Amino acid sequence: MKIDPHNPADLSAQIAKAIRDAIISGALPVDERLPSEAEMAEQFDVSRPTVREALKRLAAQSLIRTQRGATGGAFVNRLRFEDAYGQQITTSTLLLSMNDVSFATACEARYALERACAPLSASRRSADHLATMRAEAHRQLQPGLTDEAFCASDVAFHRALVDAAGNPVLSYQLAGAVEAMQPLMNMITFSARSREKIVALHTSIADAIEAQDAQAADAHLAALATYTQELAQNVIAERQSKRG
Amino acid sequence: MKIDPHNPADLSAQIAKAIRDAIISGALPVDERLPSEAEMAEQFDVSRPTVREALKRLAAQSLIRTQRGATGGAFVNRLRFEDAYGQQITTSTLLLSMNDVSFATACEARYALERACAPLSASRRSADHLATMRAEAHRQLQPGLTDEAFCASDVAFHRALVDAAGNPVLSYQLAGAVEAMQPLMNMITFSARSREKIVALHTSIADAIEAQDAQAADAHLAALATYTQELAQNVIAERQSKRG
DNA sequence: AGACGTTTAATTGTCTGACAAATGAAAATT
DNA sequence: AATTTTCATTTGTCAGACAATTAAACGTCT
Repeated sequence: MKIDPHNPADLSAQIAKAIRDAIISGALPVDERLPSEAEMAEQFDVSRPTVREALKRLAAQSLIRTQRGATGGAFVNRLRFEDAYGQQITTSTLLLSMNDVSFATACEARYALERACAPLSASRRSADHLATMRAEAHRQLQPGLTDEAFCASDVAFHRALVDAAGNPVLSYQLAGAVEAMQPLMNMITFSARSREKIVALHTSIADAIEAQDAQAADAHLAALATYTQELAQNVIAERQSKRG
Repeated sequence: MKIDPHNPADLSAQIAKAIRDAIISGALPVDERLPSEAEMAEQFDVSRPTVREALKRLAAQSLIRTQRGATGGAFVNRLRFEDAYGQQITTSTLLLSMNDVSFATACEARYALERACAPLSASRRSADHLATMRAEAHRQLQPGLTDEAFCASDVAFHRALVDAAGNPVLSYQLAGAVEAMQPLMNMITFSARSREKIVALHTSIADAIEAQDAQAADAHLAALATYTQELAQNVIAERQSKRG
């Protein structure tokens, strides 16, 4: 674990990289305690604040956790799926908002991935996931629901669909795609009729998953993808006509 | 942008969160310059090192970039897909290695997602992506190739397949799933015959993509998924018989 | 001897003040 | 007008200090 002593800038980044590489390579196993900040400062021949900046970088990625006290220190953190969800969602959301990704592109990605999950969800769905899907579909019919709450429920429905596949890797990868769509979906105003149609499709999807009918689930998801795209296009068309 | 002054611990985490929320909400647009470290220290009523630790946390997530000099400072960074790839791959790799994710689970996720891409890749593939796929398939036939190099080429082939879909959101989401599989694939020893079979499937996939035959591409991908699982199971079975 | 409070040492979290390095803008010079 | 020099601003780094936390070691009392 060495750093370049000739480049006196970005020392904390170099130190962070050295430690990160050691973690990725397995040289530092989970729950291993790193040397104390003072020791590392001596090892790398830098000051303690510089070491601390490096540690904070790693903490931001959940690669380490710190504990105060006599037996405290920095420990290699077991990165859990739940911890990674948040980062994944944050990153995905910012990627979409900062790169002018079109609704069509994001929507296409999301439904392509969800349709990949559907067959697995159909074969493995638990009562729990089905109940969540039903509950969210029911919530979406409540008349007083704001558009934002409707979107949030939509996300919850689709996450339950994804989670029903029982594959944590899939759930993790799709968390970003599904949740990052929410800000984009929030731009759409849902009429009572469009809500009805969406909920009908949601119900059909839940029915298909319950019946373990992968083909039907895929077909309804495809229909939902098409309808969502239509809604978005109408919104865009309306805005353009207002401008013109 | 406020922090809790009553909790004197984790100040840098609180400050980082406040700034991160401001970025996500759009209150701080891309390329906006944050106040200088000294100013923020005064604003949040903390010392400069504490502010710096907060900024390093954000820098680790590529949310800001810093620049020295008179007109320097910390700027909200436009998060690019290329920047996010690296983080996504690191996180995915660690998730798999630290959570004892089985080869079967990871493999299932990867091929499910790739099959979701295949129809889009078939309809949109460019000459460039096709050339990459062909080149990698060809490389995989070289006799002197180490198992590691074979796996690396495999990853390159599949990334080209995914990128051919022309959807950056999909490419980003799948980068993690595809690349994180590499350490797991590296545990497999590929015989000459198994390599031949894999390359044959790769070639079939490339042919199907070139012919814009989504159904054929899907079928060959499914076959590849099955065969990869078989290979892994053989390795596992061999190890268990050695133990027993 | 054992249970319970006390001290103590180690470690992270934070603060203060300082200097070096980079960098663009302003001022001075040619 | 062009070029060089100076300068102010800002980040990067360092040194030393103290507060807060924590578990282990130690003492004390029953």
